[in-house]
Amino acid sequence: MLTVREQDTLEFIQKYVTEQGRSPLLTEIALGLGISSKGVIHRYISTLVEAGYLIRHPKTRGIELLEQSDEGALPLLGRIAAGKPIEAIEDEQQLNFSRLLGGSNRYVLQVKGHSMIDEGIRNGDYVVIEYASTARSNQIVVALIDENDVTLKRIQYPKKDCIRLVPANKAMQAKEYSAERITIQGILIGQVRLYE
Amino acid sequence: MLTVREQDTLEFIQKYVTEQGRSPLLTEIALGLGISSKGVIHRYISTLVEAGYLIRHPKTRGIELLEQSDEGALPLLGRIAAGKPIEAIEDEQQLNFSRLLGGSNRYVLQVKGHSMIDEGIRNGDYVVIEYASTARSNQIVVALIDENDVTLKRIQYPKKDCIRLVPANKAMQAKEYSAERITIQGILIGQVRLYE
DNA sequence: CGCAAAAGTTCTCTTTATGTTCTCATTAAA
DNA sequence: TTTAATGAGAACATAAAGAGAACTTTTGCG
Repeated sequence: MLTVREQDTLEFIQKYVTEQGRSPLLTEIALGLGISSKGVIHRYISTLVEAGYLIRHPKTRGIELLEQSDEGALPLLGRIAAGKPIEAIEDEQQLNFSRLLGGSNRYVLQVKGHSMIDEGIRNGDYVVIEYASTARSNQIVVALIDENDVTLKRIQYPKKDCIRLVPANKAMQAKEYSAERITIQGILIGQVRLYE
Repeated sequence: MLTVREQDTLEFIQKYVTEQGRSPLLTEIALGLGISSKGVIHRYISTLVEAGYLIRHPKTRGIELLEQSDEGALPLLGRIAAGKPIEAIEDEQQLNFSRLLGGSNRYVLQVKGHSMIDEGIRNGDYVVIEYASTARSNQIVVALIDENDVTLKRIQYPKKDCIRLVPANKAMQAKEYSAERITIQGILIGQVRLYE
């Protein structure tokens, strides 16, 4: 539990960092709080470090804030359905799409064509793929056929050593391949469409 | 973590490069920062190289600026189509969905129901909405009907003082309203689906 | 090519600013 | 009275900033 002045110190640092883009000097904090001694500020900061709010590097302006600002998050206001008022979501959630979709083992492809139309994946949409070499049945995968063609399809295993790739378009047919002809290159994690 | 003068140095280089199209001499940087010693600048640059902001080539004007890695960005590897190899995209782009979709005047709704199914917006999808009170014809909007019901529909203006709201579901009918019954609450900016 | 000027690199030295560690004083509350 | 919170300030250690000399590498030119 922080004392009043410790909280003041923390708040001053947070404000300073967001406004200035770097951490304050001890004397700047002291000035901001109306204190004349930087030794006092040093004591408060030591407490804040122990309490896990800060990390201190042995340098000038070496204070590091330990809270992850949720950059790029959007409020999730509720659910919308045809003909009904927006159904508010209890405690207003924040959604951060970079955090939901990102990851070092993921990449993006842009979809061309309409083979996944019944899955709600349209021409021009972006799909987020995670590198993987195996997939469970009914997952949507990036599949390499005969080391040659690449396609985005739903995968199924109808029988041993057989892989069925199912397009999500009623106008197209599912095809079956012997397992060795197919290499899975990734699994569909998400889909994003930009309007306008 | 950079010191004040290291940051000054980096900013000077960035500005110089964008304005002049080539990197500055050490003495030019020194002059720009009001320093008389190029050795000092060399020391700052060495720090910036170690910190990953620059690369230095052993040449005159041999400073190269590095793009700062975009937290949450994903590489856009190419386009994928049924039955064709992945079509690589020229200079590997980075997509940052938070940046593309985010904004202080935006919020997220989760879609319930199937009224936008033909638009590729499915039950459970998230839609990103930007606050707006007017919309152009054929944009998809969040519309408040009679100060009561809220819905996500494509908007059209078939004649004066008349608004038509078109669901993207063949099983549903478009409806027309007198303009004063409809309040636009936002415009569809993007749509996101998470798999699994 | 070969040379000289210009530019980059590597040092050491100095000064000042900043952070760290103390002790001591004051106040309010238990 | 004892304790915790707060603050002042001295003394010292270290980081940051800068000057400038000496040296090596690039660069441009005849």
